[in-house]
Amino acid sequence: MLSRVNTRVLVVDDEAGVRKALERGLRAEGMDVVTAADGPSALRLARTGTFDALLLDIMLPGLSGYRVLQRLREEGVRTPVILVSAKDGEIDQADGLDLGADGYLVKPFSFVVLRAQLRAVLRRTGGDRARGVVRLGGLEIDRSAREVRFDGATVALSPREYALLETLARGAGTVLTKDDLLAEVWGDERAATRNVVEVYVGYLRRKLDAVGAGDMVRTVRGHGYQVTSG
Amino acid sequence: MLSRVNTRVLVVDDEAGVRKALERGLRAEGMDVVTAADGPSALRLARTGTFDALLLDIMLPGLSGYRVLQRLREEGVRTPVILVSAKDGEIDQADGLDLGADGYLVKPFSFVVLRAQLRAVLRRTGGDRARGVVRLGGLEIDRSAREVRFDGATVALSPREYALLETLARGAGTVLTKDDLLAEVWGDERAATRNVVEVYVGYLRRKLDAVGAGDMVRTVRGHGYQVTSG
DNA sequence: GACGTCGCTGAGAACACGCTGAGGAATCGT
DNA sequence: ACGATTCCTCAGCGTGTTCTCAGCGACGTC
Repeated sequence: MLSRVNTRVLVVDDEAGVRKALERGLRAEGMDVVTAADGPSALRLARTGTFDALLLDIMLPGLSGYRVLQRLREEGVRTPVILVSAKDGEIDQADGLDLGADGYLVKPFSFVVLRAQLRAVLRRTGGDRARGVVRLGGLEIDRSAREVRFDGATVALSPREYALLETLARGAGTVLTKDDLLAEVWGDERAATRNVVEVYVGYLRRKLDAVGAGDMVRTVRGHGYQVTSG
Repeated sequence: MLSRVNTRVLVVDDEAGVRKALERGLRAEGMDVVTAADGPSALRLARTGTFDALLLDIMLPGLSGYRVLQRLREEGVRTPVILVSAKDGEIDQADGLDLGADGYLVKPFSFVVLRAQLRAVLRRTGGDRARGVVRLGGLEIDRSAREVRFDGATVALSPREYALLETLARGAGTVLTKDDLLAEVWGDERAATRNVVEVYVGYLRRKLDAVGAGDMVRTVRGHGYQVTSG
């Protein structure tokens, strides 16, 4: 159990201080944290569907937290969202929850409450690990239909191949070692050799190649594999 | 959506005035409301599992809201619960959410916020167990008449076959594993093997085939089954 | 340029998965 | 009581999938 794939949280706030504080706190809880400072970049990051939860401030430059949430839901992204508002406006609360938010916090909030809300939200979406759509470049992984498409063309994958691709895509951008992948995809049992990962990456590449996405899975020699949006 | 069964909400509060107000308000929303004034009776009512949501005050005579919630979860009752507290104690919120609450309100709260939380909670749990007709492509499932048609032709199904098809259709677009289906259609108590699902999918397909809908139930090897409109 | 390490791939054996026909037990309707 | 219906188990078959192995090429280092 070296570097497990942790819970991934996206923190969106325009104040750098708040971002830093939340990032540090959540990391201490053992979560992977990614931050964004404005609406558009929050939307861009969130729509990849690779997060387990979003912490979304309402007051944002570019695109309000409301709009970000609204857009995400429209696009079928069902990642749990906790809205954060600066002042206790009741109407705001109502609107936010109706838009599909899963929780609500009013500044200033204590870290204890934040952690509790996060846990509640994660418990609900449970081992399910969010049933939305993962998008990466032209690649689409529909987790509820268990279907993979690239530029519209569906790619038929075996269960193992699918699990591997999903795991790689969920860690989008980061390099996953073969041991990481063995633990995540093959389970904690030491039943399989490392070579099986290479074999299955090969299978994946061949099938992705057939639809023009051959170079999505990149080898990082000596370290592992990585999927990129290019 | 013909003969809809209303959403049933259990309201628990020791103050008669609060109970009355909430009852009137929620009824106006078209919900069925049952009230309880103390912990033990709340527990007795809630454990029947016939409610779509619980509105649970924390300060209660006999048994605190916490304990009621705790007991329910221990007993496997997963009805969504919104906790109501008299004062804004942070620790309370944290504890409550960790105990398995689905929402949290602080008195005094506006009805708008309450309604929003309720809706959010109901949306999540799919409290939308609408009766009526499910349509999928040429397929029609009349749930009140327990009748299935395809392009006008009725399909005679046994109870099990019907339950299976209905469950599959309700999850339209998503892949349901055999274990999902066993739990939903056969019930948790059953010690049925997974093969029975395969057998019944076979029965279904044969009957649907006879009216030209043979390819509606798709096998996703290694994952489960899925009904598609195509 | 030689060597060891690392990653890729084709072949093939073992296995798991899903489908089906047969049949037994229980229940229902007449 | 009788057949019809329903529910479920079982065993067998075909096929897809998983995984190991061995060989080979690519890469980096000295």
